[in-house]
Amino acid sequence: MGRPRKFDETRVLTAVMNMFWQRGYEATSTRDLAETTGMGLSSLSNAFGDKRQLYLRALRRYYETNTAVQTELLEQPGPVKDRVRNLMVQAIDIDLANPPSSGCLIINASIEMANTDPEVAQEVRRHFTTVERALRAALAEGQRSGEITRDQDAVALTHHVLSSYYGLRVLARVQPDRAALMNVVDTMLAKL
Amino acid sequence: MGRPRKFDETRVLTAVMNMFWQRGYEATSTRDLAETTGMGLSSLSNAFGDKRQLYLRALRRYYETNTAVQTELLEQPGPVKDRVRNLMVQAIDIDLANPPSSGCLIINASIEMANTDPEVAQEVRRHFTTVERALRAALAEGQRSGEITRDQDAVALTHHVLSSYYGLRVLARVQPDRAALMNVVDTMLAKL
DNA sequence: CCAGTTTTGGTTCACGTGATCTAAAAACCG
DNA sequence: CGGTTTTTAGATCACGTGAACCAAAACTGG
Repeated sequence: MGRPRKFDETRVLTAVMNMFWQRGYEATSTRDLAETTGMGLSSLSNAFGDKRQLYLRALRRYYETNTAVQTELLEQPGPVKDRVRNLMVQAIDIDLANPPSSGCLIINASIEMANTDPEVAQEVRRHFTTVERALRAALAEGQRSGEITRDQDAVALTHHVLSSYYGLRVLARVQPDRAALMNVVDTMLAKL
Repeated sequence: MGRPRKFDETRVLTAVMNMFWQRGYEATSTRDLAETTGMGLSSLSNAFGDKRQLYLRALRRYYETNTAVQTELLEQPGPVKDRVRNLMVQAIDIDLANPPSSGCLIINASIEMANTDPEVAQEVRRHFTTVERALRAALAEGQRSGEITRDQDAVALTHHVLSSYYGLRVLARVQPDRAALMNVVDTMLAKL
């Protein structure tokens, strides 16, 4: 009934997510966002709200895309160790890409904003919880089938694997040696 | 020969480091820094250079203080596993402190700036390299004494432990449960 | 005392920033 | 056509920002 929108919401949110991912919240200006989306400042603001709300939308977009991919990798059929391995290989692929990657948007957000913005903290927690749940389900399945050690319960084991996974993402920034990173993965998996 | 300085360099750099650590580079203004140090804008600038140079000085201050503590923990006499454990317990203590901690300045810097600023990247690398070296020396010692498995060489083992260590720092942000984190540490150590 | 040097304490400059405002465009309906 | 609504396209506002500028203070040496 009013003028139709000229932009595609998904495409815009993806562009916004990518820019926040690459630059972080503070170093990204609303004019940067307008430019990367090809929209005017007020159009962006009218459609999505202020800068912070755009950021929250970007985090939710990440949840729909990257978080979903991560949980899917864990939910595939097949040996659990292969699934966990796939999760980690995917992270290594991203982190060693050229041009240099910006790691994981959620980790970045947890560092930059989660301490001061409760709603960002909530989006961060949602992502982590989702991945953790998928991983725990997979590991529990592996324990039931005997593929994976029953030394500890699935919850503790999940934390253990998560710590390796997140550490891998940090390590990839300073040790961009694929063989070394893959070795970390394989060592960890061999001990499950 | 000119007017004497009124500030204590170490105290100022520590205050600057703490503020950058808490807020990140972009979200910290030069006026914030002036206020936290009790110095005027031009005094700060005349003494230390522009904002970016202050940041580099903060990273170096971190190296002299926190990085040094980390390597000392690894270089202490006594069982190697205890030393590694001490390193991780220290991290957990920091990360679970109240008010909420800002994690590790170097990890934060690697995410916020190391992709775009070569000199920051260099300071980041220096920190990581120093900790890695100390850890490798400790692990190699543990292998020689038979305390630690010889399944893999010390370099690969170092990467493995580092990935757990850095992951622990990320995990602590979203899973602030001391027992769970300690369990990750003890599980990892038990498998060395 | 004066000149020179360094530091301090403010002030100001030239932009950049997030957000607001305004008018026109693009649609629909009666 | 006029009225209404939503969106677009610019422009502008009120601050905030990093850094430069200026004068006075505090020291040394001749």
